[in-house]
Amino acid sequence: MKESSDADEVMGLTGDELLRALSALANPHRLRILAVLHGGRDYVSHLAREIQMSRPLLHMHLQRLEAAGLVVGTLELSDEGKAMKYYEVAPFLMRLTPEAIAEAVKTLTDGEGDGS
Amino acid sequence: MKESSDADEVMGLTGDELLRALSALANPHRLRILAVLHGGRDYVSHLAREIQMSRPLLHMHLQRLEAAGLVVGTLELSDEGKAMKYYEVAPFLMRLTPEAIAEAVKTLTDGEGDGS
DNA sequence: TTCATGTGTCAGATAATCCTGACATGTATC
DNA sequence: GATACATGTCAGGATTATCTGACACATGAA
Repeated sequence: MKESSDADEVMGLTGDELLRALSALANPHRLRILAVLHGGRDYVSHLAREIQMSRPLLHMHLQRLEAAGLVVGTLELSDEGKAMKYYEVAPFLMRLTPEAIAEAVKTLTDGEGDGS
Repeated sequence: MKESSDADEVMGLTGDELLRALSALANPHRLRILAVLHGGRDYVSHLAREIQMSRPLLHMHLQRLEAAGLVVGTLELSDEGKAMKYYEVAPFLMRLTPEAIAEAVKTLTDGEGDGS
């Protein structure tokens, strides 16, 4: 997501990265998840109970957010051997303007996104 | 979309409005449309040829953008009696941060958006 | 009238997203 | 072992979003 010292805008993000971030944000559940995590880190099972969402669904949304670089997940071991996956918001700043968008669009690929 | 003098962020937008704007932006075609229109206003048939998109499809995307307040359409009459619908980008500035999102989420409705 | 231009809309197919209910893995406790 | 809690994944259904190919209506010019 790129975190500069002062005022970064969308520059620094490729068109594809911008699109991925916007797609991740374009969902009420994911916005709520970000809002809750902004209040403090949490692990997925607890968070699922917190916001009354099925765990598999929450898992999917968190992956989408993490793929966009908006949250960061860390697998930790509790005092007991329990594996806990904690998520927290990744500090970000996106300054969306017509100019910034026009700039980012220059580096938008056709969609043949591979990656595997 | 709210256009203040200096630095407005997402505040001033309700959660629903923010979600609508993000959803409108979360599409490669619509980003491209914004980028092209940022270079100058245009009417839909011409724009459709420009970006090689079917007119009904472009029409739909433009409606989505207009509903989000990102573009403005004006129906004008050319010198001949032809009705031309010109679109232009509405100047906007969205400062997306975890804080701003958490703030906007407070005014997010459950989804029962009526309006008719 | 016919052709070329512009507008808008609609039904239906395709594609993507979202969501649920399993299932499998692991550890610690009763 | 059975229970409780954590993790991840998958198949399939339900719901949206996207897109195309018509259709409608206008105007001006040949």
